[in-house]
Amino acid sequence: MVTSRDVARAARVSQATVSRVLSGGVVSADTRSRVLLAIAETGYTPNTAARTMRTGLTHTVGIVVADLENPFYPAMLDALTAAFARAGYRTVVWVASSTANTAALDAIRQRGVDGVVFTTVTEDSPELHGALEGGSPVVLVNRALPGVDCDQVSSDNVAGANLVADYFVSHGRTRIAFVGGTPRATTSQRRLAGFAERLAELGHPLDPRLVIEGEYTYASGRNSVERLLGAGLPVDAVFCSNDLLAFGAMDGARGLGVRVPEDVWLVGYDDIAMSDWGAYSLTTVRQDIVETAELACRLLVSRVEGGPRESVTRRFAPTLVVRGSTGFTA
Amino acid sequence: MVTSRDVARAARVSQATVSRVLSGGVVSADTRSRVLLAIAETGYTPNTAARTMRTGLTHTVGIVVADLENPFYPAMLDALTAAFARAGYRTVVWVASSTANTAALDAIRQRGVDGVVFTTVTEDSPELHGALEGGSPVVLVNRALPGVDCDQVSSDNVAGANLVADYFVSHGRTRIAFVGGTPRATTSQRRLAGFAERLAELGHPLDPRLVIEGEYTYASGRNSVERLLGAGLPVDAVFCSNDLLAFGAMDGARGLGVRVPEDVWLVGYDDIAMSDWGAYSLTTVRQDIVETAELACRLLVSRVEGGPRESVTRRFAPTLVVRGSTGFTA
DNA sequence: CTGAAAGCGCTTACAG
DNA sequence: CTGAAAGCGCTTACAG
Repeated sequence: MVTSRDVARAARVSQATVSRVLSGGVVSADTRSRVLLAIAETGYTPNTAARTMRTGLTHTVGIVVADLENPFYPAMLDALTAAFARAGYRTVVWVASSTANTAALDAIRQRGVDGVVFTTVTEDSPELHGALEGGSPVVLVNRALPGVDCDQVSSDNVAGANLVADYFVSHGRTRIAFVGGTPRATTSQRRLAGFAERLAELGHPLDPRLVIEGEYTYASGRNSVERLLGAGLPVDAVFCSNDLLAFGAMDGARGLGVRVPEDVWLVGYDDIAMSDWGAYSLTTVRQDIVETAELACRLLVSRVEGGPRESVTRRFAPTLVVRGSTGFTA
Repeated sequence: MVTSRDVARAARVSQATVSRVLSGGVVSADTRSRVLLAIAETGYTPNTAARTMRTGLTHTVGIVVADLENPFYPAMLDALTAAFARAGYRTVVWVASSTANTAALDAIRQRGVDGVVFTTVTEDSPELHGALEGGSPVVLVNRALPGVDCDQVSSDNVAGANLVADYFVSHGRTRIAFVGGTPRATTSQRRLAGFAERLAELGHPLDPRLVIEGEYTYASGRNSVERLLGAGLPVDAVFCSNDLLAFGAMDGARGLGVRVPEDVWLVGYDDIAMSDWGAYSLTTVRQDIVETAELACRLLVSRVEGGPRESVTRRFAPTLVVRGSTGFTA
C-alpha cells in the first residue's frame, strides 16, 4: 500500500508537505506540482482510517430505513446516496431490524458516522435518541416529530390530504373512506387528520365506520378494503395513506367484483413509479423524492461542516396527480 | 469520548490489558472481570478507525447494486445487510452511477472495505476489475462470469429457462416468444440460451422473429410486447427474462386487448413479492433471495477471515411457481 | 499473566 | 514556505 511517505520520497519533500498539498494548505507552486505529479505516479489515495482517527470525521453518513418492501424507500435511498456522493460523503445503510439497530447505535455512539438520516422513525426510536443524546447531527426525512429538536424534511401531509378531500367533494363523492397505515406513523396520523378536518369543513364529515388503519403494506390495504366493502355500508371513494396500501385496496376491491373507478374512486399517496403502471393507473399525491433528498443532504452536511445552528423544519407542498383510478383517462 | 485508557484507569490495569480482554487474549479471570466491569461502567466502545488502522480490517463490506428500481434488488440488499450484520460486518451500499463508481473504486483501492459483493455486474465493470486487481475478496451475486476468478452465487438460469420451456410445451403452447432484458447481462443471455435450447430439443425451435431484447425495465417489457403483438404473428406464450419485464408485458398486452392468460400465457423470472399481487398473479421462476444472500455472505467472510482459497461457483436450482398468468387459479 | 513501548498513516501546531 | 515532531486510539510483539 502506498502512503504519503512514499509520495514524499518521490517528490523529495517531507511527508507533512504532502499532507498540506492534499488539505489545501499553503505550499509553493513548484512544490505543489512536484507533489501532485508524485501522487499521480504512485497512484496514492489517502488512508481513510488514519484521516478519521486524526480528524474525528468519517465522511460517512448513516441512513436508517425501515422498509425496503415499499418502493418509496429504495427510491429515496437512491436519491440520498446520489446526493451524498456528490457532496463527498459515503453512506452506510441500516435496515431497521434488531441486529441492524445495534449496529446503528454502536456506530452512532462511537462516531462511526458524521451524521444520520432517518427515513422512517417513530418518536420512541432508540437510534434516534441515541443520536440526539450523543450530539450527532440528525435529519428526519418523511417524518415530522414536533417535540424533537433536529432538522426535518417531509411532505406537507396535511396539505396533501386536504387536496384529496377537496378533489373527492368537488367531484360529488360523498361516501368517503380512509385506509391508513400504522397509526404509530406520523404520516398516517397527519394524512388522516388533514383529510378528516377538510371533509368536515366541506360539510361531509368522515364516518368513523369508514376509517380503517393497519400497516403500510399491500396485504394490509387489501385486507382493510375487504373489511370495508364487506361491511355493507356504501362507499364511493377511498383515500389510502400510501400507494402500497392503494394497490392492495385496488386488487381487493376488484377481487370482490367492485370496479375502480366506476364503483369506487381510489387515491394513494407518494406517487411511486408503479402508480403509473397500466394495471393500477393510480391517482395519488406526489412528493418529490429528489428534492427532499437533496435538501436533507444539504442540511446534514451543513451541520457536520458548519456546526450547531437552529433546527430547520421544511414541509414541501405536494401535488395531486390524477389518473385512471379516479376516472381520468389519458 | 471514552477510550481504552479510561477503562484501564478505572480497572487499575494497563491499557494493553484492556485491549487483550477485548480481543480474547490470555488474561486472568480476576483481571478480566474487573475490566469488563469498568467497560460497562464507562460505556466504552472501541474506536473503529483506530482498530482499522492497526489491523487493516474495516469490518465493512461494500455492496454494489445497479438498479434499485427493480424490487428484486432492494429485497436482495435487505437479505445481504441482515446476513452481514449477523456476521458482525457493516455494509456500505454503492448504487451504480458515475459518482458512486468513483467512490466505490476509491474505497476498494484504499482498502476502505474488507470485500465487495456485486449484485449486478457486466464483465467490463471497472469496479469489478479494480477489486480483483487489488486482491480484494469479491463475490458475484446473480451474475455468472465464467472467465472471472472469484466466488459466484446465482440462480441456475439455464435450468430455470428449461423449466419454462418444458411447461409451455407440455401444455400445448407452440407460438412461443421471448422478451429479454439487456443482452449485456449474463442472466438474460443464459435464460434465452436455456429456453431456446430446450425448445429446440422438444421440437419447437424458437422463432427468431419472436425474440425481442431490451432492458430490464417495466417500460421495456411493455414496449417489447407491443412490438411483438403488433407484428401480426400469432403468439400464445411469452417468457420474460424477469418479473419487471413481465409486468410491463402484461399491461402492454392488456392495453392491446390481448387477454392473459386466455389469449397469451406469460411467465417471468425471480418471483419478487409483486408477482403474487392480484393485478398480476404472475407465473414465474423463483430464486431464493435469502439463501443466495446467506451463501454470498458466508463465502465473502470466509475469504476475509480465512484468506485465499479456490473460487466457488454455486448455482441454485430454481423452481416454477404457477399462478394466474398461465391459467392457474387458486 | 501483565506492562511498557512501538507503530499503523495521517493532520496540525510549532519552529525556523 | 517547509520540516521535525507529537499524537489520534488502538494491537501486538517483546520483556519480565
